[in-house]
Amino acid sequence: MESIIWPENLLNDRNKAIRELLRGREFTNQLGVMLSGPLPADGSVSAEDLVMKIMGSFSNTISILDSSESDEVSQIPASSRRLDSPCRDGRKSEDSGQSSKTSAAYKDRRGCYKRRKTSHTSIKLTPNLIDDGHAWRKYGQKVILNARHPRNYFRCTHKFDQGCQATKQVQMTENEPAMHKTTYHGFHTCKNLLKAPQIILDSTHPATDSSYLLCFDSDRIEKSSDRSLYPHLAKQEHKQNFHMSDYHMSPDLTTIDSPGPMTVLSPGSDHGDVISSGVYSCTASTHSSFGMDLMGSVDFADDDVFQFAF
DNA sequence: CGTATTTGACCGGT
DNA sequence: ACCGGTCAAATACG
Repeated sequence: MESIIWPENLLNDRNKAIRELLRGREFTNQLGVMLSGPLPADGSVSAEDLVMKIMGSFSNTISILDSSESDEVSQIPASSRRLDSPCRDGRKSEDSGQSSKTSAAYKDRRGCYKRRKTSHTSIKLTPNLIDDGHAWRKYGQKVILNARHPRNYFRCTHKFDQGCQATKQVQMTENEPAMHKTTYHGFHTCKNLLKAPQIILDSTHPATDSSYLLCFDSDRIEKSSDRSLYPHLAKQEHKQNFHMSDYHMSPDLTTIDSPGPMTVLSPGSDHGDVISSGVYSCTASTHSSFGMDLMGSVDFADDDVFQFAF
């Protein structure tokens, strides 16, 4: 008797589907950058919102297909799986004072959660904490090796009632002035946007002379199968590849009204082109009153930390 | 009293 | 074995 779980043709179809979705997501991303020019007259439904929804749909489908590959448990929705999982309780160590690491209750937790697979990520560096308009629930904090500040872990509040898979990590950077580095994983699929994103002003934070708020969209291309879709990425170290879009800035750090996308144009490149270190000309187009042209340089500093100097 | 945060243990990838 | 991401009981909060 055979034990074929994924017949070869099904596996091929699955890979084809993922490839197509990756293509579609990339095209949507490029469309989003292109749409940053003309904006809708009224604030009905912005093109960016639509693009973000489409991107979210693609990303979620990809991750669903991706995680079903070697994991049959994931076919059960995450929200319902938790409830009757054998690992949801039976773990207690501090009140009795005795170690229970060898008890059977611990072993039952094995395999009760999956680690996040590669999903869309974007990184923001901000001098202040940002209220991005979504409801987040903190679920962890870790001391990171060789980092002075701990990393904080957040998930969407509506992970369980709406199955929203968005998460973010927030960590203070080492360099001076200290910045809040926020890494977003995945897209929100919940429909509970509270308000427009805004900077949370910290009264203890001195009004800085430098004024910038950064957002880099980074699509990490790590699988070799994905690389064929991004031939221009294959030549470089993946950590140096960033799509720049969804780029917000505020001239004085006190307001950021209706942030819109900012397009980065490097000489001789198209919208959404992959950039690397160098000097780039930026054109900002936002809903707000300030539309500006900026010159800046992009430096890729130590792992994942990059700066944009004006 | 329901919801959010804290915090140490567990787990999986490397 | 180590490190970082996640879980969940205890605790804090409104």
